[in-house]
Amino acid sequence: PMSNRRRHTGSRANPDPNTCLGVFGLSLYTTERDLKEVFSRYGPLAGVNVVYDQRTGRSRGFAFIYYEHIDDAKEAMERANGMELDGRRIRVDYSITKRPHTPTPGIYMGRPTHNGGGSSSSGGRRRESNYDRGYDRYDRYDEYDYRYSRRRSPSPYYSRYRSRSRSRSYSPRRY
DNA sequence: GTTGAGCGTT
Repeated sequence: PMSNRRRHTGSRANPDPNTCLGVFGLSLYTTERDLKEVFSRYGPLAGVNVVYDQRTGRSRGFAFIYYEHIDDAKEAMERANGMELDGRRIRVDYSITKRPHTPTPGIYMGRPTHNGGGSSSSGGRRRESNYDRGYDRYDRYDEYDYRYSRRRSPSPYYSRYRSRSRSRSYSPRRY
């Protein structure tokens, strides 16, 4: 029947309209404050996240903009896409992923059971950040996350394999 | 002020 026919949901190339925008091609020097200034022109923001490299702490050159209203997101996406920011042409699109990660999904969110907190439930205090409202239904782990996170191959090119086969063959070095 | 394809777990 139709019910399990999968609705044509956004692809990577064509994400569905959404209150979260991904901004790519940023200058490394564009800050969240800069983005806030620019993107709040189209409507109230719920948040801005520049993605930083965990090691170097530098921007990875892309960010996510959260709008309160999807209409503002639409407008921002149309008007800000291709605009120049800090000398770089930025690409703005609806985000594929909705949030960095779900903190401990599917675990008990109530009070700690040790200490006789007693009441088993309902006290489950949920986090109330800007990003938490209304995004829970997007919490499925998309395929993308896995694809990008599990790629850890021990780069064959610098292994002893190569150096061995290298050293066995004499080097023709012509001058 | 790295030159830049890309969708995030501070």
